[in-house]
Parts: sequence; structure tokens; C-alpha cells
Amino acid sequence: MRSARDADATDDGDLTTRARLRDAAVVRFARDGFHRTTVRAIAADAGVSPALLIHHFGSKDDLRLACDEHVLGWFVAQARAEATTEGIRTVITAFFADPDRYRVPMDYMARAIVEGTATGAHFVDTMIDETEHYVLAGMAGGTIQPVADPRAMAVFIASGSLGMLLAPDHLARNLGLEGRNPEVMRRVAGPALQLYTTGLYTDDTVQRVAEESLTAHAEDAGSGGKETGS
Amino acid sequence: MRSARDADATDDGDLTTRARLRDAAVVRFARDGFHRTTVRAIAADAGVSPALLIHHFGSKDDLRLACDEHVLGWFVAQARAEATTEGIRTVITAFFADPDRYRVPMDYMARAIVEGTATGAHFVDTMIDETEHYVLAGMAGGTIQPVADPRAMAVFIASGSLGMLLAPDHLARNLGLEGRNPEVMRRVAGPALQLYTTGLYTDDTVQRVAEESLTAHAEDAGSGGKETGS
DNA sequence: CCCCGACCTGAACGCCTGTTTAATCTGGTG
DNA sequence: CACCAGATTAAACAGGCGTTCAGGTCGGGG
Repeated sequence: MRSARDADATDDGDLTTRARLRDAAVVRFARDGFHRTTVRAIAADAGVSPALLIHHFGSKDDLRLACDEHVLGWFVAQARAEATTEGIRTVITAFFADPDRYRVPMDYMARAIVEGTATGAHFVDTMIDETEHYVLAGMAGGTIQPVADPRAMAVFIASGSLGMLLAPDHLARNLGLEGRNPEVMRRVAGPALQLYTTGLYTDDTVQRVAEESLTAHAEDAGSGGKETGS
Repeated sequence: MRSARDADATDDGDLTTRARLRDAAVVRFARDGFHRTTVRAIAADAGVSPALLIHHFGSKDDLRLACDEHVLGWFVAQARAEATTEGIRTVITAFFADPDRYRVPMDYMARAIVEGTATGAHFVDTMIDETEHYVLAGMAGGTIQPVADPRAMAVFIASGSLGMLLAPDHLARNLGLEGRNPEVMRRVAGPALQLYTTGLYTDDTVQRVAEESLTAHAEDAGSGGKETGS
């Protein structure tokens, strides 16, 4: 399982000090965020001095880069392992199913996304790209309806996953559950499936009205006039 | 418009120093987050000394409480103003439509949510409650299909709004747009309406398969036994 | 007039931060 | 053995943080 290029572990299976520092940092960054985490706390978690952390990584920012690369690599490996047809989307589903195993990397990514790092942006981009690919494949195969703007559809779908990724505790709480809980996914799956197969509205009045008001707005914006009636 | 109890402005219409400090803090907290913002920066924005900020608010944490209350009050007033049938959900839609006006309070709330403050939790709860109420009303009125678990449906729907609230820049970027842009909402509205009226899949195979695998998982967990055949 | 409270500030305090420095320990190599 | 390179540390550094303190200014009431 262990690839040859990473020398994270010694032959007895113990982790390198550098790897222990990196792992401790990942946990802290995931739980508390980058700015609230101190190098002293990470070093203490790994059982070494703060100076050694700097010796190994150069600076706190470079440590973050190392953590980014490590977690991103974990996701890629994970997606490759469960490479049925989708990828990261499957992992996100598994997030709620087996929270203990996925919590740290998921929380780390959530932090990376809201803190605006390049890794977080890359993750979101991949997520949306895969969703778009899934939609296009479904359209080609006839399992998914024709979609006028597949990219926008992918963004909208991914937005839902993003909400679950970035605010899982809030969603769980609103289902009367506490913390990360597989039950959240189980409760939400039913409505999600209903929405994706039959929609929510009974007819297309809402769609028609909304689209009319939307095109009207577009004309307002296009005309450039200040007030074109109501 | 100005209520009598808040003495935010003098009679000439200029803002109180306290109000200017609070507003400057809201802008900074929204843009940079609570921990990355320094009281010195806020005081400089308001053109006063850091000591005066402490004099008025007691501490940085109490300043945050004052900001929380202020922004939450703004949302309540806004929802009341646009009190058609929904509330905060309407505001979120308007977010992308008129980004310059809503950016600061929306970003502030997004920070409050990911930073785990009581105000952020309260906001999410309200959002989901209103969504659930909307679903129930639609079901009663016949415009919305029967939903087995309306609460879970509300949570799932709100999760999408949450994604747009917490990561608007990432979504815009993936549509080839930059920053907060009304165009994002316009692009996403079409797919959203399609999904909510006709769904995404052409038939119910996915729903059937998923629900079967879900109940199978539930039985595994429920039986408590290790392996009950396949 | 004086005094008072409110508004406001410069300077400092103590603490915590990321980082540096100089030194020590350790294990392998000639 | 001598030697060296890497791992490791205690101690200190400079800077930024939230906060405190002593005092200054200023308009209104006795």
C-alpha cells in the first residue's frame, strides 16, 4: 500500500517525526482552522519542540502547503479507490455514512475552501467538473433529461454538496441529531431522490412565472434605463 | 426609518462614533473574519484610537456580539420589508441580484456560520424553518408534491442555499465569472427551476436502486448482527 | 467660576505569536 | 578514534495582539 517515494514511515511502521508533525497539523487545521492553530500546539501534539517544526517545514505557511498536498493526495487516492463512475461525489456521500473515517480530511477541505486557499479552490473545481461530466454522461445515456446549461446545472447541484460539506453540524442539528451522524445522510437521501426524479412542484407554474420575471429583469438590465415602469 | 431606541446617528445625520466603529467592524469581520481582524485596524478605519473602541464596547468579543445583533437586526428588518410569503430565502435570492448592497451582511453571516457563533446557528435555523414552512404550505395548497419527510426536504433544499452563501466566489469562478456577479444567479436559476419542476432523471430507476440499497444498509445497521447473508 | 461626566488619546503592559540562534545529542563513516 | 551531518532542544528575539492606565479636552450645570 505504501508507495516508495514517500518516506513517511520507518521500516518498523512508526511514522517519521516529520509525518507526525504533518498529521498533527492536519488535525488541528481541520478542527480549529489555520489562524487559530499555533505551531506550539502542533509541536506539542507531536511531542516535539516548536523549533523542530520550523526546522522540518521552514515556516507555518510552508507547513500548510505540505498539509494541503497531503490531504489532496489522500482525496485523489480515495477517489481512485472507489473509482466506480463518479469520484469525489462518491466520497462526499460516504462522508456522512462513515463520519469517523472521513471527518478530518473533510473538515480540512472545508477549512481550505472557506479560507480561500488554492487547494480548496482546486477541490471545488474538481467537484463541479465531475458533476458536469456526470450530467453530460447521463444525458448521452438517456438516464438524465436534456439540460440547456449543463455547467450551470453542475454548479447548482454541487452547491448542495458544498452546503453539506461546509456546515454539516448545522444541518445535523436541524434534524435533531448531534455532531457528525450517518443518520443525517439517511434522512436527507429520501427527499434528495424525490427531488432528482420527480421534482418538487406539481406543475410548471412556478417555473413559467419565474422565467418570465427573470427575462423581464434581463431586459431591464439590458435597456440600461433607470426605471421602466414597475 | 430610524427607531427611537437606537441612538446611532446625531440630529445632523452623522453616525455616532460608536456606530462608525461597529460598522467598520462589520465590514472587516465580513471580509477577513473575526480572528484575522485586529481592533487596531477597525479603530483606524473609524478614525479613532484602539483604546476608544475598548471604551465603547468593553472587549473585542463584546464588539462581535454588538455586530452580531446589528447584522441580525438588519436581516430581520430586510425580511420584514420584503415580507411577501417567504423571508430570508427571498433575501438570499436578492443576494446575487444586487450584490453590492447585500455583500457585507451576507459575508458577515457566512463568517458567523462557519465560525460557529450563536448568531450564525440562529440564522441557519431560521432559514431551514422558513423553508420547511414553505414546503408545508405548498403541500397544503397543492402546488408542491407530497413529501414524506418535510423537515429533511427543507434541510436538503437549504443546503443548496447554504452552499451559495458560503462559497459564492467558487461558484462564480466555475461559471467563468469573477467576484460577486448577478449573472451567477441568472445562470443557475434555469437549472434550478428545471430540477424543482421536472427533476433530473428520466425515470425512477436511480431512486428505486438507491432506496433499496439504503434500506439494505439500514437493515444491516438495525439487525446489529455481523453478517446477515447478503 | 468650578467641577463633572463623556469623549478621546498616547503610551505602555503583559501576553502570545512565528521564528532564530546556539548548542547538544546521536548515529553512521572514514 | 575523529568527524560530520542530521535531529533535536532551550532560550531568546522581535513583533503584534488585546487591553489598561493616566491623563487631556470640552461642553454644560451648579
